[in-house]
Amino acid sequence: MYTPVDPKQNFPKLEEEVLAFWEANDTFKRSIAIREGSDEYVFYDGPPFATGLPHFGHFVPGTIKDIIPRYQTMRGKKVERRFGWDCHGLPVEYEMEKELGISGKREIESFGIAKFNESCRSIVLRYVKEWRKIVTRMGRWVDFDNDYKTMDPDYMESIWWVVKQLWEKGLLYEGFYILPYCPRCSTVLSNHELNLGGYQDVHDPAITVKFRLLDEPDTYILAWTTTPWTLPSNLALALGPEIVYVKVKDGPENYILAKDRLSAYYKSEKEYQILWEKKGKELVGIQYEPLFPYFAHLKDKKAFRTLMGDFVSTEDGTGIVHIAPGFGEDDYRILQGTGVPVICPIDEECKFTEEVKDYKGSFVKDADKAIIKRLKEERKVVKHEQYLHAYPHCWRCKSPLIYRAISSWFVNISKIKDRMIATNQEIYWMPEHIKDGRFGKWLEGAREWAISRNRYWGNPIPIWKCDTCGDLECIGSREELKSRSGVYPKDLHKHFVDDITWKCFCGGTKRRIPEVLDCWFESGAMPYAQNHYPFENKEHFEKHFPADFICESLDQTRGWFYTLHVLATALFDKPAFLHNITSGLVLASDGKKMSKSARNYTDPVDVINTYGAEALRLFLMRSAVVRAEEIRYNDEGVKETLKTVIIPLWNAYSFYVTYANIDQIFPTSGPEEPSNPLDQWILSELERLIDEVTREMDRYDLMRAIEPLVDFIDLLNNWYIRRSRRRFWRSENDYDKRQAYETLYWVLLTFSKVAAPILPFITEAIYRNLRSPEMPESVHLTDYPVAQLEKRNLALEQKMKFVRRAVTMGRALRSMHGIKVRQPLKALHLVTKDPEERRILREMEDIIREELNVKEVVFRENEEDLVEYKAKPNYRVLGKALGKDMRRAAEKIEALTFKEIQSLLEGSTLVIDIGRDLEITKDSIEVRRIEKENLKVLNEGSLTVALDPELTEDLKAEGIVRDIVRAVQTLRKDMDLEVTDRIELFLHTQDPDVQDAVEEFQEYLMNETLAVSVRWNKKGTLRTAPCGDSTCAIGLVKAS
RNA sequence: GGGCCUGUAGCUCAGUUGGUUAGAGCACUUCUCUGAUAAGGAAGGGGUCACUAGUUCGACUCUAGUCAGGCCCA
Repeated sequence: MYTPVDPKQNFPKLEEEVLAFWEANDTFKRSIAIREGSDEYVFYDGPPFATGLPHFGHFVPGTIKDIIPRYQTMRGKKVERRFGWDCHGLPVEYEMEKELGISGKREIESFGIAKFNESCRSIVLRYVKEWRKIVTRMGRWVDFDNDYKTMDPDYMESIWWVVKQLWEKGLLYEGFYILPYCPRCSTVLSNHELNLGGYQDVHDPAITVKFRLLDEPDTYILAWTTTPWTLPSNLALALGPEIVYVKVKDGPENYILAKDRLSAYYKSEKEYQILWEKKGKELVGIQYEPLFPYFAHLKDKKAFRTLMGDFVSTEDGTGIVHIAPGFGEDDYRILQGTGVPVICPIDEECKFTEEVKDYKGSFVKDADKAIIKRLKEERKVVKHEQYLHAYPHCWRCKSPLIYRAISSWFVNISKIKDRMIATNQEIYWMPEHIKDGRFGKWLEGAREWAISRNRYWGNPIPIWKCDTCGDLECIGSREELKSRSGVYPKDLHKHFVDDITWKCFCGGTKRRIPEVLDCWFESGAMPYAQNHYPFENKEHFEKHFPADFICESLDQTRGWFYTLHVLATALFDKPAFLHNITSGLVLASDGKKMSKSARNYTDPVDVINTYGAEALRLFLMRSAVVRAEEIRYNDEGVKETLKTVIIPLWNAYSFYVTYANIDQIFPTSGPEEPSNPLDQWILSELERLIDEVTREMDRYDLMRAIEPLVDFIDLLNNWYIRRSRRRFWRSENDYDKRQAYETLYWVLLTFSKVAAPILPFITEAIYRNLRSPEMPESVHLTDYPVAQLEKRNLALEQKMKFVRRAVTMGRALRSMHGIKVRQPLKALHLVTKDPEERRILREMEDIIREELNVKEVVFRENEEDLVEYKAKPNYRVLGKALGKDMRRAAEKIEALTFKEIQSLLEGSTLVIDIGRDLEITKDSIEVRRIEKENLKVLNEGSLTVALDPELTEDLKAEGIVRDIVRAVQTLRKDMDLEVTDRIELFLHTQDPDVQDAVEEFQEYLMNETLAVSVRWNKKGTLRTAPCGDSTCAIGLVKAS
């Protein structure tokens, strides 16, 4: 006996029950344990920050990360799944600053780095419990007990090892990075912070200054700047290679500037005389006199020359850009490799240093005035104006930011770029375009990776520098640190290791450089660090690298996917992962980003409690969001998924259990040799389903793997069960009935396995009820079904499709005639010229007859009196061969007469004139059949269907009784009778036709409604039912 | 400004080497079926396949450009 099924199942409740079962039986751990010794399928989980709660954006990759491992497990692989946490980084520091009410570098330092870091440590895992709860509630199986954290000392030590590997391979170097910097907070701002603060319009001085050419003392290059304070640091001038420049004579002096900019400096053409015109690229390497004396000695290092820069434009200024490499990204890059050094003569608070001695100690922006005054006195300024522009400000203190060179550590990407591009070719990407598109293009254009951060809560870069000779040493482990310093730190955070020093061979002291690592570096090193490689688990690591599969959303192409790839390529010359699914963004239903403040989406917990996690999962997985496209989330979609997929599946299952319990038939396998075509057909469809789902899952195409499941549920419900329904409760043929049960049992059991990775809850519930005791206790512990293609009957699948088409047309005809299906009709005429089609239809005659409620199906061959023919060329066949003649052939073919088409259909060949003779046959054309007017027939393709609408007295009477049956059944249901309950039936009507009809079909009526008696009386629960053209009062009493 | 993705019915989206009636679901109207169903079925309305140009006998599909949206980068 099966546990009875509630047809009004509450799915969130069902899910809770399944979760409780998994929990109680440790099903997840067992699913891994039972595969011990099998091939492993390696999965890496990308670590989220736990500073916020999971939301819809996490559910998409989260669900994919559940489905694929479940699937691989059922395919026989051992799939370990460890959750991980990203613990370091700015988000945590901000959170802490907010909480402590402090802000910025100086305040953190006066608060105390040790105290600050320990506070960060204490809040990082604040939401871990909630994460675990929600992730688990979503049905995801992942190991939280054995999770990795990037702040664990072991994890951090492996990172040191990774850094040391890069160091030894010569892939680490110290350089400069031009970054926005807040002079008041004395701190670098990240990109994110830059966006926080925003741009504000400010007035700045804009001056145009004269640079005197070395070889032509009367000629000056004009350059324009809004940061006069950077002029003392000028080391070059940049021109645009394609920009046209002119040398103009203006009084005793000559000036060089962009031709397009002349009008900004002269009101009239009479004020100057053009001496020559040249493109920028002809003006490379011109030497000029330094504006200020401070760095004049750099002339020996090729400073003070003109260069080409593609960033130069003629929108502002003179079309010539003053270059100070310490104060601008473009400036810095253009001088890289030229030998000109980077100078940045300002201190932590952006005050000039000793190097610019005249302005030493004054804040750079405050020095603008003095600098302009001096240049004016030296007659080096041609124009001085005010300039209004958008300028970035600090989000903390609102001060205008200064772009300046910051000493940073870099991974030398250009050295390994070619290998990164090569190893990317070994990765399978879903969707495919990411490989050579977004990710591939990003690799090609990859820039040097700055891995140092001037922060506190992070993994300290394990490099020690001598304060005397500058010698550098990279430390790769705690042991190594101990061997140098004698100290074995129990923790590797900044406040534990910064005080560790030792004596350099030169007599100086080795001290750690102050920076910590970019937290992306830490997550990218996760394959090694999660296992404390190479200090432990060497063998384990070697078997678990690279990963078979990872999945995250699109933004990670530049994030985790990238850093994993860089480090794996740098360390092992391999990709870090072999298959990747990239998911898209989840937007709110208004097409905008989901935002808490805009309240434009429902709390996920409410969605789960209303419709269930399964409906939510399925809704997401059926959409293109699993192919990196964005999705608009709305509750309606989840609701619809529940209504159209999950509930119908449940109903099929509930139907089976209800009747199997009544009949006490409990199969343990499918039918040996099914004889009913419906059984053969659905079993064939089942093999097809397994085949298709397996194929698409193996291609990592979830959307395409899910569609066959949805289609199958529809076929099962709306054809197999619908057409087999009576077989389950009609007792005449026990053999056929047994086979029906066996078939439906097998289909449901197998389906639960096929769909288990995708619908883990409902399939578990179905499987657990249907399984026999020797089967594993959970569907997730079973082996995935393997398609047995030899069991497929392709011809039968085709036939059934054809039959369903005939039925569809029959139904349409009924509504054309205005005759409802309950009214039996004499005959349906099926007309086709194709003898094979006629044979198929004849085989399935019973199904058609029952479905359309007709007494007879008549097969005919002659369609000519029902339809007209019209010919269209078969472009696919003729097009390639005919080319330009196609148009003329099309005209001729469309003009073919009825007779000509008919003879083609009968197999003859016809010659048409298209300027030459062209032989055409049946295959060269497509015949359209058009129903003749005034005839109630329908045609589709080769099949034409007509209905005999004549109603005899007998048919009418049967129709009346079926109306009564229908009304009784509805009433039974409304009275909540069991399907097996017997009734006493009472009828009352004045209409003699109804009375006669009931008399004639009384046995049928009693059989159908399980009535033990029919009496003419008014009694019991009453209802008036329309039947035929009149009505009948119906009364019911449950029989004792 | 650059790279990638997207643009098809009121809404959400399919559309597999280019082939002539562009599909589905939801929603809407009318009718209908049901002894599992919260369902199912039939008919109907609703489309310049973002736009422009090109390649081709033929373009939703290929190419180029434009416009709009998104993500990432600058």
